[in-house]
Amino acid sequence: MPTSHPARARLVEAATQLFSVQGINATGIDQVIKHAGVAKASLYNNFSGKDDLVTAYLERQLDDFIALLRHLEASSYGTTRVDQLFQCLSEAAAKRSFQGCPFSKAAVEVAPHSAPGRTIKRFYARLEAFFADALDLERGDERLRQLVVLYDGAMTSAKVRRDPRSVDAAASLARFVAHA
Amino acid sequence: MPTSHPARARLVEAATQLFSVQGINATGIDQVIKHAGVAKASLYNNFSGKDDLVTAYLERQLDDFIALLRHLEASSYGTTRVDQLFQCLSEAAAKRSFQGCPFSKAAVEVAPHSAPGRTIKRFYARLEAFFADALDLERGDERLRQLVVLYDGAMTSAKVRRDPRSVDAAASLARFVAHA
DNA sequence: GCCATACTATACAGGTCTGTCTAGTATCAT
DNA sequence: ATGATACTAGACAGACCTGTATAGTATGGC
Repeated sequence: MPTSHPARARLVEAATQLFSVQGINATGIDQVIKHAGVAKASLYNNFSGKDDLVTAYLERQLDDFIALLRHLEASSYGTTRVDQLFQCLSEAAAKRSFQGCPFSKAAVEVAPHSAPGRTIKRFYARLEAFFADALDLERGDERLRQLVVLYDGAMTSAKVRRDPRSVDAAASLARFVAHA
Repeated sequence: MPTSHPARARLVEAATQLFSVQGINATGIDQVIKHAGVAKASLYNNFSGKDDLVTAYLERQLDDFIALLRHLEASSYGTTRVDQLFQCLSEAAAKRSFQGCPFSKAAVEVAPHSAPGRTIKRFYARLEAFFADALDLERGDERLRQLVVLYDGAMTSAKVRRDPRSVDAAASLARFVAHA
């Protein structure tokens, strides 16, 4: 079953732009289809409903994030790998278009056990696996929790306080945790 | 002008419970007045609209938080003061009723330059002043940014991942930052 | 040529949202 | 007892929401 019709791709693209900037609940279906230049029937032919579109939006964000992690995993090791992730986050936060972490933001708006909620959970599992693999840490290690806290804090602070230096502040602490 | 009519207080109380748990946009006016046991006219006699009620909700959260900070400021100094804040956060996160940071959560749902948005900004200014005063740090010091990142990360992680140990992980890093 | 597929455009149903309005009640100071 | 104040109850307007239904178009395989 082909899932890459132009209409579907345009819908996910429009959803990404609108959900990231305005939030999920504040963005209506009509606005999404208008922005995508697509008929309403095309939305409901490709997705079972808004929740399904939200899930697709988060799945795409997750795919992009996993691609970044894989790239880092292929090109570096140990503490450098962690450094490079925070370096990427810092560059992202410095852009005018930076909108914070799509997953922690979505967690405020969607139910925890919904389909979007499960994608959020997968994101955190993958992030933790990245840190664990880089530093050879066991599951449940406090340093793992610290690195995730630093990720969440960096993204939340950078977005809400509109200050990219929050990410650099987190990065230097991450360096400390990684070297400990 | 008296602002503590029973109806007004009950509305803020109901708004607090519902907004914290369900989110702001997902909670309708009708649900708030029903939960408060109050007529709709009483809402619009006490508040100019939903935004005004949201602001009152955040203002109350801010008042409570400032009261906590003042209590800590009166009873401890230096690094101990920072420790005690994270100790309080840890206890809050351990409760079943923990709902994360009302301010960073609200930031996802309200416009940055709205009245609620300004209350969020005041919260962060007060939090940063607490850290600056405790450790005698200048404004713009990276350690200040690190402590705020640790606060944000602790609350976001504890809430989204449903793990209070995130706060303790942040606390031990905060101890490191405070002693540096 | 034929027909399935994917699309567009638009009207509509049924619900929910915020906010206004009317009408009536209870309390309390003067 | 009168009148101001704060409240209750509920109908209503108008906008917006998600989702469905109807009707027509364009394309490409066979």
